Amino acid sequence: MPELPEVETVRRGLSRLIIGKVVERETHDTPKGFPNSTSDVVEFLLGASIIDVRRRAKVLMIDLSSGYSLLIHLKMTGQLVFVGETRFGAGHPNDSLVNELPDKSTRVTLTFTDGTALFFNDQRKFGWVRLMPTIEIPNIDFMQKVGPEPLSDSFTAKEFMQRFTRRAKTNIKAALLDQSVVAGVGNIYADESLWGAKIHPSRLVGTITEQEFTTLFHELREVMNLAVEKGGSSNHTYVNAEGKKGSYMDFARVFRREGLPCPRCGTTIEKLRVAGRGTHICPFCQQL
DNA sequence: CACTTGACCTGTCCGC
DNA sequence: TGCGGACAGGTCAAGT
Repeated sequence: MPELPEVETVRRGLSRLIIGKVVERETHDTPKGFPNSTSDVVEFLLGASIIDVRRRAKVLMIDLSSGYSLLIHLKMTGQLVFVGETRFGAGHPNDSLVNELPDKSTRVTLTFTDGTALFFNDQRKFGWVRLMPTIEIPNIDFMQKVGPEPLSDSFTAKEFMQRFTRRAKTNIKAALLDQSVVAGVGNIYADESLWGAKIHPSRLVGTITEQEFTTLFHELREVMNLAVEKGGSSNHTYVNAEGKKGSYMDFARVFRREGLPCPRCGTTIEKLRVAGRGTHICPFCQQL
């Protein structure tokens, strides 16, 4: 799925495209993707207008005038694509990137009163959308447990390091991917930031020095800031709210670059398995 | 509690 | 061209 930079890119796009729109209709395929009752949909979604689009970690929140919000997790292959009237215009520049929607991966469709629509597409069906009172969002398990936003101005290297003490006996990659340690890190930016800090992903947290944590903190923020600036990373499924791909992968240093030279020392990049995930390293820069 | 592994799904790619 | 297996940007619920 989209990691923090991709979800943030979607949030920014939606913020520009859907705030002020009024929901006219909602359809979904199975209850798994949208578990709310029809009566809740009628009462709190239909006829409500969108007043804000927020993000916490990898979760999007679309706030409605009814006092309810849509919480959305894209997981591995979720997309939120807005389709305006121009979408199907002949020769429209996005026509080649997003085909006519809905398609077979569409799980939820929101239609607005002006005829535009928002599609939640999700090839692997891991993602979800649910409706809940806005005021209750901070009380849900996830919000209680999730770690700090890594790009927040108030987040410090010291706090970053302290968050890991609980996970001293696992490897640094598993700990980075743990959303309760730090929010929003996923497979791409874990590999990219560990390469930046010259830390092998299998190193146990307890063996990482204060200096290494400080470097990792700065590398993680740098790589995520760059990714947000580039509109995120795209594999074949990720697109932003306008159906466009992000360009961070053009700047990736190790992720999916096995067999290519390390941009720092020229050693061939290797792919291994750490924390059950495909993991990319420079075997010279990142030693155990 | 912390840690690891398999499960959840569909689609694609790679080797035989 | 077909088929099996591995794998894909993420969590969860189980097990130890």
